[in-house]
Amino acid sequence: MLSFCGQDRCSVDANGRLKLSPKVVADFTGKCGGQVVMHCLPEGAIAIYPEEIYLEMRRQETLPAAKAANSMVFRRSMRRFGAMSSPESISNQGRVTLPQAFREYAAVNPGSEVFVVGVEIGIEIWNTERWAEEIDRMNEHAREKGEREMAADLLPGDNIQ
Amino acid sequence: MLSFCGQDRCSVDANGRLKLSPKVVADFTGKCGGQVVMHCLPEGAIAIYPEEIYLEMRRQETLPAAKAANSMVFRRSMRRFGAMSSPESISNQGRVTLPQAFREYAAVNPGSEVFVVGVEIGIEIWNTERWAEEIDRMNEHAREKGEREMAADLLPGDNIQ
DNA sequence: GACTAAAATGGATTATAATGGATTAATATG
DNA sequence: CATATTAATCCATTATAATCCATTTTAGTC
Repeated sequence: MLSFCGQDRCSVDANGRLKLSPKVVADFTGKCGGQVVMHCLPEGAIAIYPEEIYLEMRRQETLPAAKAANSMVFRRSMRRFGAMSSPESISNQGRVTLPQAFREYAAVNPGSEVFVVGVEIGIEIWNTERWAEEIDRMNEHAREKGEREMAADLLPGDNIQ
Repeated sequence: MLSFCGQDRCSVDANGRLKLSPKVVADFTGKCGGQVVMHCLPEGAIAIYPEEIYLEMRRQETLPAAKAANSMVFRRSMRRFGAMSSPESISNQGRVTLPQAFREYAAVNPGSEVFVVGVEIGIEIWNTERWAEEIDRMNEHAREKGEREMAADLLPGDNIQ
């Protein structure tokens, strides 16, 4: 069964909460019992991952205290992940509260329409305009990459087909 | 599960005290029973760590007396950590008093709004403007890094995906 | 060493925001 | 077209943060 796929358009309520579709809620409850981690991405969207997925992302850090004492780069990395992540849970009505600082960061205002996008390991919440731009960016990149691949295929050498 | 995450905006009272959110208080009481160490960072913010985390940061310094006798660099390091750190405790209403010298250093004035930021091993108290700048700095770095990664992905060679 | 003033501490109150449930509206399905 | 399902709104309740006030402690002065 495919998890965390597709796109939903839905609205953020007056209190900054989002009602997730039954499909998405089922994906989360199946994976982590509704315990999720919200995380602000540099792309300008809010990712929501099952807790175990997020822990896997952060498992690498050993002896964090000793490193933090001596390295500003390391402190900044801890600060980014700490400040930009927050554990949340999905309510029994399928709602999640988006922390205010995250909403501002992602331009997701109470009362506005957003896109809920599946990313296979979780979902992302996008401001509508930003999502349209992101689609363009993804497509432009894929097209450019394809063009280059075609050009390279014209050159002599060991070809794939 | 996840400790010391997210961002809170809150205000410093007339006496230079800060009320921490119940979540943060729970993180501290779980780790160290409310015994914390405040520490001024070169970044211009006040860090608050559980006592054991701070001890872990400083445990690496072996034979300090012998080193201090011969090294100005070492004396200065000891002096910095000594002068810029102070043990405090969280009251049963979840309040902490910020030492006056630390408040001045971090531009955290009585009556002002600050950001309480989770950094995974503890929290940091930021002056509002400085925090906005720090976010910009972190994002600018992440964005630049992402751009370079995207550019590299266009080049021929063994790609990740 | 005692008294006074200032500051710091702890607790209680009030105002604001967040939460959960229920109702209504909209959409999709048969 | 009727029904079922889902989304959105509204409202009551709870929880939280900020302010205020009383008490205690500390420092300074006589």
